[in-house]
Amino acid sequence: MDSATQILNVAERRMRQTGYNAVSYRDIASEIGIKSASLHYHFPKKEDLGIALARRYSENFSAALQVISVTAKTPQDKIVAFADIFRTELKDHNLVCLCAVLGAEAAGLPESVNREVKAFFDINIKWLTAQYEALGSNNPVNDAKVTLSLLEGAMVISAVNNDNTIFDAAVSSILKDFV
Amino acid sequence: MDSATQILNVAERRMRQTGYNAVSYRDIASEIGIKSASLHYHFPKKEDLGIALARRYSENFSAALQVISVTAKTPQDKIVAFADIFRTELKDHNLVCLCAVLGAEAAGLPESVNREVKAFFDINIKWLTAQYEALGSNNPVNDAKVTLSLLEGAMVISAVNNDNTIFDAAVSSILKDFV
DNA sequence: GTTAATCTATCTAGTGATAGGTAGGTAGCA
DNA sequence: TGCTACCTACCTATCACTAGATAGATTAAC
Repeated sequence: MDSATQILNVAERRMRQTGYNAVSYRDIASEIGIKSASLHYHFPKKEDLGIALARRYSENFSAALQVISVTAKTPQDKIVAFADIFRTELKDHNLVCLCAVLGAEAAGLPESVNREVKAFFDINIKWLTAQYEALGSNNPVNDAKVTLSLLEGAMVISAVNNDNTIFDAAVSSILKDFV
Repeated sequence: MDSATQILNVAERRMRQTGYNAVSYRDIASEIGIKSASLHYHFPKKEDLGIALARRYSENFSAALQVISVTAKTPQDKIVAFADIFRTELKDHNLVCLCAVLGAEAAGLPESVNREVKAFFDINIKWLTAQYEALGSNNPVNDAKVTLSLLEGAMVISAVNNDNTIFDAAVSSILKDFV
């Protein structure tokens, strides 16, 4: 595998577990089996790595949303499929959304990284808004904000407690609103 | 003011902005006007500071919940008052719940700190469960988990975007369920 | 086809800054 | 006298980051 991709993979997993500041170039490099100086060849500054990480995460997410838009039929199905993206990684690897973690540290991160995090939330709120519009919601933007907040918060609390019933409760509450 | 209290105040504010790892003894000390070595007199290890911080936060929160239990009349009012605790600090100082921030970094924190964070979530879920029970909910525990997740997530997204309409959307959604 | 030049991805070695933490001393107060 | 709350001075480890070298692959020139 491409070195840059390996670096991004390791860095993403570690940041989603411990946050931006707890992740060091040395740790990433040693896990991959190269020297930390080599990381700087691919991502000169940590800020560059942070930007690349958040951007790739957004792009992958957008791609998944496009797939859902095609594969899932009803808006309800699409929203459930949306929640399932988070659910899978939470259940399988106890991983929280990268942007929830970076968002929690926002005031200590480079503004350039924060811009990418904001963009991620924007994309998701827009996509969810479209689904709630299709559902005939009175206030689709509000509903989108609520759904995203709920899932992001539930991931954090679930991960801390290693108890996915909190995330499941969040999903069940979203489903309930469809009835 | 008591030095230990000053330290806790500064550390709490900083950690709620930037996370555990971005906060240093030197920064806290220089803001207060003492030397970093003096911080170690009060909190020998950073872990001790983290524990004290999360514990104090929980205790203050519990005290506020007890006040609400007396002052607010209906369960609805109590849940709204609960949300208002978060809302005030978010609006006035763009501060996110300490335990949401620490929770996002959980895998990189001492287990002793994580225990306090878990305890905070437990306390809040229990208190909210009691309110939803009083409201005659079919699944009060689920409702409690949902409300807490929603508020915690909304705080993070609101703080990143410096846009409280996300938190307001969360509160409006909680109110809606009372109708 | 061979040679020369260039590019890629890594390395060793080291920088200055900062991290958490410690030892030992001291001024003021009970 | 002993305790509290601070100090100076320092330690070791680690941080992000840089300079300069090198091996190997690729490209261009003849």
